[in-house]
Amino acid sequence: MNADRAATAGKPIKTAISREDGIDFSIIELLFFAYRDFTSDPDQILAEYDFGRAHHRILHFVNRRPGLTVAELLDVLKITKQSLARVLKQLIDTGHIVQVQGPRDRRQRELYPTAKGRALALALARPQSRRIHDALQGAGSGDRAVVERFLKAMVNPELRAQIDNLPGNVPGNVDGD
Amino acid sequence: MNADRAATAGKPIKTAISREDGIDFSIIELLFFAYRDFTSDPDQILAEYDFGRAHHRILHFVNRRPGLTVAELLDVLKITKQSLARVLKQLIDTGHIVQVQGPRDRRQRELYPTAKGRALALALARPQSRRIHDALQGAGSGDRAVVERFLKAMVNPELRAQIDNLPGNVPGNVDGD
DNA sequence: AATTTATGTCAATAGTGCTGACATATTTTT
DNA sequence: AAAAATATGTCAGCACTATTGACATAAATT
Repeated sequence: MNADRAATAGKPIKTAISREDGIDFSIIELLFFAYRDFTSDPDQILAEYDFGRAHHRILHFVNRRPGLTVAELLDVLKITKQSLARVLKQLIDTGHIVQVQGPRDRRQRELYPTAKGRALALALARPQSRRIHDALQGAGSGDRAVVERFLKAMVNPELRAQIDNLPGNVPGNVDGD
Repeated sequence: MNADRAATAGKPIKTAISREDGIDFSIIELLFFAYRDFTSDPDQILAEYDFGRAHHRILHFVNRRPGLTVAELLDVLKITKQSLARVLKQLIDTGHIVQVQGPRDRRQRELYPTAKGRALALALARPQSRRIHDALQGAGSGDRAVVERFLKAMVNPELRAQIDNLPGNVPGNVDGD
């Protein structure tokens, strides 16, 4: 029975995985830790409103692209309309976001932030921006561009155009041509 | 009633948030998009095993620090033991991880990957590493270090020591002193 | 008039996390 | 030796985010 269990379970490997197969564990781990702490700042504020990360993302993009339609929002977030529905409804009910009937196509619902929604979006972004600012303190002059270029290159190519459509983002070239 | 709704809801703001209050929206968004796509690669593989992201993280750190105890794993992941329990149990039941009674303290359970668990950890890391590699293609010689330094600086200071304890990570100094 | 599109909604399910409570074995303290 | 603390496990219930599938409505397009 002891032998049985050993046979099913397999023997323990005692050596650490490190750079076998040339795998870049340091950046993999750093992305995990960095992103976790990066999102922890707004999470604390959101908890006060009984909101979650999904509310943050919706609020963010509605503020970044006021008037975007439900379909456009779904496309940016890459979630289903059922996932969006509950969260968006809460944001509308609490007066953070308002819907306006599309002027051309009256089936569409354009989404706009209210003053309240704008204020919350800013409050959520502030600690994140501060963390980024602090992380870039003491970095060289070109380092910010290096980081931006790296992050953008990490995004699936077909989605990079979407990023350029956001205000204040210069359509920088990642491929280096 | 129409006026009522307007009063409750607030007026739509039509201007995009951009750099009010000096907020760094581009890097905030890039982190969101980059991390989402970065995690999508392993997610597809995990789905074949009916595993999720939690399995990946556990598997990853058990492979990176074979023999770590349950308490140490909880500390790295910053989750509760109840959250860990279900997922860890599945990984043990499927023969990816084995538990060994602690040699000094017999209350402890040292966690080790099996050959199966090692193989899966590598399979999951491979596409992520490739994505990172591709993103760094054409970057300058010092750019990799810049990215690493930035990501590490994004992590809460009290957790940076933990990162240095992982194999193959040189305890680089982020504060620049 | 028929079809497609944009949106909304109901129902069921999955994955991951949480808190609280309690149990067991083992080590440390008194 | 007895009491307290520690490491782990487990049960129960809950929350949030996401999914798929099905169906409904209004408006635009064919």
